[in-house]
Amino acid sequence: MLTAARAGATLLKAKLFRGFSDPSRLSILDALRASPLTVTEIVAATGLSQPNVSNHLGCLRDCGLVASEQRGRHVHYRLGDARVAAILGLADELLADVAKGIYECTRYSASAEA
Amino acid sequence: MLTAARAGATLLKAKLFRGFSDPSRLSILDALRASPLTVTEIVAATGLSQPNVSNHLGCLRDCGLVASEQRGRHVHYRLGDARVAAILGLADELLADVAKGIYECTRYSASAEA
DNA sequence: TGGGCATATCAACATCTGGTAATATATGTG
DNA sequence: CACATATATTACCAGATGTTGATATGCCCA
Repeated sequence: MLTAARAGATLLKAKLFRGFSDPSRLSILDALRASPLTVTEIVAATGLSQPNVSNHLGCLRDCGLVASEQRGRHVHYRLGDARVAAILGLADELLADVAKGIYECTRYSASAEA
Repeated sequence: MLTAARAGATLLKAKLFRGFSDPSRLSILDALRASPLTVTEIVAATGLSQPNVSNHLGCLRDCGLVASEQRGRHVHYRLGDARVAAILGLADELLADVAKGIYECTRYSASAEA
């Protein structure tokens, strides 16, 4: 059955997961798992460019996945919800078992280095 | 810090989440949450085309997110790991709180219908 | 063994997404 | 008030992704 409500929920969920499905955003989220960081610190931790980080942070903030707090001229970012960390943790666990399969899954390659 | 190992793990995790980040795959996974289904049943449940479903199933199977079992000329699919369902459940919960933000997040639009 | 359905595969196309670069804004500081 | 630093924004480009359609393979039933 494919009700309109269900379809909408599915689209939203897909959109939510897309927040996690990019290496850059995932790096940011993983960095924030340890402790809140400023943008500059995130840039240093991830090696991404500053505009790139800012762009992704904006997206993550709009989606409620991270929260920001301006302190002086720095902006501190932290995970916006405990369940974000929980999902990341579950993914780590799951990955421990299915990593090999995913690694070898080249059907839709994901810029996986060799 | 961006060690090679960490980078690899991040890539893998991104790849894992990408498995969930597509409405078609998510529809399939959600359909399988209720009970195992054959390809034909999945096609009927999701409204997707058969080749499309088959393609995504192949990807999901390779990644270990679903498991398949051939029974006669039908192939029965089911979720490959309890944590897959757990992640989907957590996402539902999280979505209940941040849905509005995600819905309005058009920064990287995600074919979200109005 | 032949017919028919269930499933998988392949190639091509339209679309979207993420990165970079240049630039703008704002907040303290001297 | 001018300057330097921190963060955000915009536009554009390259690459990857998902869908479609036609087609191939394989398993059951008569």
